[in-house]
Amino acid sequence: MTSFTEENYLKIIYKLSAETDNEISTNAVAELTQTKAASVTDMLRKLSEKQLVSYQKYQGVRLTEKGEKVALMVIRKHRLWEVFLVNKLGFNWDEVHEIAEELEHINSDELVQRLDEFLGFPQCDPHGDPIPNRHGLMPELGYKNLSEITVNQQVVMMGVAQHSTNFLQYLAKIGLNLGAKIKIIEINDFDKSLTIKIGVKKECFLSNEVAKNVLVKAIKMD
Amino acid sequence: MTSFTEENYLKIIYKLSAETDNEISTNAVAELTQTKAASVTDMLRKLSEKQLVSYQKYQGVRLTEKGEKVALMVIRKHRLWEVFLVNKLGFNWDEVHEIAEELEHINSDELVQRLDEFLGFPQCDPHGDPIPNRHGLMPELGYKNLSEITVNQQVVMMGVAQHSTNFLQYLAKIGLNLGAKIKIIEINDFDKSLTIKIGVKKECFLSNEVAKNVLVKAIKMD
DNA sequence: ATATATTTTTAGATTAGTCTAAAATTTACT
DNA sequence: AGTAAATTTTAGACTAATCTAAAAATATAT
Repeated sequence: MTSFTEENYLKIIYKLSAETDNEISTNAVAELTQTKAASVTDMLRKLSEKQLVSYQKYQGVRLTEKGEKVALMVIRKHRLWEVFLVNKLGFNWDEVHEIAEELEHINSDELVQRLDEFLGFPQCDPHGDPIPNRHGLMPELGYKNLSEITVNQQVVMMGVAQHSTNFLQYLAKIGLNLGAKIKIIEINDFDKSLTIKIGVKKECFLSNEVAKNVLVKAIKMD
Repeated sequence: MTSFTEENYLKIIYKLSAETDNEISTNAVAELTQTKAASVTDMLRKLSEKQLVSYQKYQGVRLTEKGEKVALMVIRKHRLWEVFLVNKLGFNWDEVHEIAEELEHINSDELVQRLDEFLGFPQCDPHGDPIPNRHGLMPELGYKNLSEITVNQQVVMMGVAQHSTNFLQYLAKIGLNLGAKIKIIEINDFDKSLTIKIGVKKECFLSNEVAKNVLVKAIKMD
């Protein structure tokens, strides 16, 4: 059995691992868990004894297959609950993260399966993040960052790569909502900032920083 | 803020208080929390410092108004989640208690309100227990024990006063389901056991012990 | 009413998760 | 390669919740 706290460490190590092939540093984990490096060291030793991570002092940490499975199940629960909160209870997508952080630790395979079914087996959560299936398989959605799209291409907004309330509210303010049709009007060579058209109405300016965090899907031209 | 553990103690003290006007004993609490009396003593001192209970050593414990409010909110959440699990996810009523024990500690007033609304503001949970409203008011449903009903009266099964899986499965086996129409055919003077008719089909025999734990509502004769 | 039994509390220890401060190790820079 | 800087680990302590064993208080019974 894994505790609430252990699950949080595993989830965070998983997320850090997605960005690199190297071992994850103690400090990186400490930053995301909001604890001190000393506490992380203790926990890594414990997770290592439980075979959930492979860890050698001073050399960083990596999830074992077993640890990755646990992390994926926590992420699965988190994202399914987010879908529930938004689609069924009518929460806004920038309000659900905290609550899902609690719900993700509820222990019942049966519950997760039935919830998944109740929600219609969604492929992604309200932020566009893919939801691992019951076997821990993460669906490949093939979304791109808006910053990778070329001029004149038409795309649909599918999600975000950053979940801060700040960022989500900024998107809401400029009218960049999930499902919005976006056309790239111009790319500024100097700073890679964009002028885009949202739907039929607005033209609007986006920094590259923002564009990198917007996930889009190309519209099939037929 | 109250911890998971504190909330469980408050809930249990609340339940014990429903059966008596006297102070609740340390041992009674220990039995239901599945801990030792020594642990209960420690916790009671702590809850007392937080003004959630009034407690004097050797004299038992009682909830304060503040403590009762917390207990009622936990019970509210527990019962709402049970309704969700049964009505929305299709769980059987004897499968939901354990899961609701976890869900009841999720902290978000907004979540509870929206869940309540999503479920259509139910008055009672799948076992017929009343659900406190957002102000902590427990609706008076006026259900009676089947053991209090007189011969020839018609009643409808509304819930149970005992939640053990054993008991619930026994009811299922004899066909005594929520909403079943019951008519008392005969009451045995000696041991207060009953012969009843369930719906149109079955006649069946019930011990007084079982009858005391079946909640019913009289059918209005018009 | 006094001894006995029961209940409750205290004292001291344990576990999980955290902390600070100091020591050890690794990395980075001339 | 040698030293300074940064990172990581160790050592020792704290809190919440629990335990066991012993002491204290209350209840019971002749």
